Amino acid sequence: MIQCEDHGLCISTAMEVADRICTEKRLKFTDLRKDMLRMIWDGHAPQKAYGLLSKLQVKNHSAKPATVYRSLDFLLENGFIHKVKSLNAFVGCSHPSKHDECYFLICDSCKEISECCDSNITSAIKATTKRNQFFVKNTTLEIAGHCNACSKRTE
Amino acid sequence: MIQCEDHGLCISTAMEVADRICTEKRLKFTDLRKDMLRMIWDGHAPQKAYGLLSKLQVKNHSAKPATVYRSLDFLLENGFIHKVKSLNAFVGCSHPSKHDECYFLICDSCKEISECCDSNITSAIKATTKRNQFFVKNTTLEIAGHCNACSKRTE
DNA sequence: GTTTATTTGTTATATTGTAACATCTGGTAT
DNA sequence: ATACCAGATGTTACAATATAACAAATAAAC
Ligand SMILES: [Zn+2]
Ligand SMILES: [Zn+2]
Ligand SMILES: [Zn+2]
Ligand SMILES: [Zn+2]
Repeated sequence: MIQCEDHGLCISTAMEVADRICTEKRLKFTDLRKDMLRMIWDGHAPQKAYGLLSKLQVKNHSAKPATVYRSLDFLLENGFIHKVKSLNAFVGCSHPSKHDECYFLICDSCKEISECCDSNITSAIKATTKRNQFFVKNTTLEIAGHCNACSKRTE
Repeated sequence: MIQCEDHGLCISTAMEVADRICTEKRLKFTDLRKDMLRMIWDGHAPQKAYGLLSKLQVKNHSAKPATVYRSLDFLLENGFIHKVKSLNAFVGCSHPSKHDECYFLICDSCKEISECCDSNITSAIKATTKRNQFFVKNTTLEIAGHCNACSKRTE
């Protein structure tokens, strides 16, 4: 699944956006948090917490689960990453501060995740919740299957 | 959130439907599996695996995590229950064999879950996945918030 | 009745996530 | 400057969720 032409650009953009938002919101974008965000942006596949811990421990021998989960909490709270609930894993957000919620396409084969935020889905969900008189706080939409590239590959 | 007028009826219907499907499909609806399904249908709130284990151990002193997870696997595979991924919990399916996927409304306050399967949402998702040339295997849609009853209560 | 497949029992362990308290660090007020 | 404070990180311990592997029991098929 070709997600990007130049993944170095994905990473640097994500880092810059996060840096800018942290400056604006007077948040501390510490080295640890930067390292975590960069590691999560290693690719477009979701990263697992204990995998991130292992990578982190290469640089930072004293890293512990709490180290990782606290950084993840920070990154989640500020919208720099998302938690993929069906995988218990974490993925970078392509456009933090643009919206709270993301819809995901998750390729079971190449593991890559892409966002598929779409206003038609949003309005269909809104209509349903309104009909049910339900007040939405948070929506999780995770669509698993095969991306185009992978489905061609297996044919 | 009033989900049902007579929850005894929810339970007995769910048990009968499961029983019928098992007969049709030549599946073994053992006592353990019946107990598990009944426990999951204790209410309309999701049940956690280790909570079910505790309840199970009252009757079956030798029950272990594997006991529970194997039964859950059976019930999931055959569509009698769903896993709520955002909660790591399990909820009974109101209409097994009608569809593979369910959309859920999850009240953070009273914890009750209702299904909100809706063809408009389905077609909006289908349009998006088609546009992305993505081949869907499984869709997770979990909408958290407050049900009407609970949101009135807190006003 | 013996074989076979499925289910359940049992033990052990892997994976994911938090709680609680100590220490450090960088900014604020006196 | 220095005492203070808040936020971040270190550290230890543990809770919660889930699976692997193999043995024993049970039910189905022959
Ligand atoms: Zn990229
Ligand atoms: Zn793929
Ligand atoms: Zn009911
Ligand atoms: Zn409610």
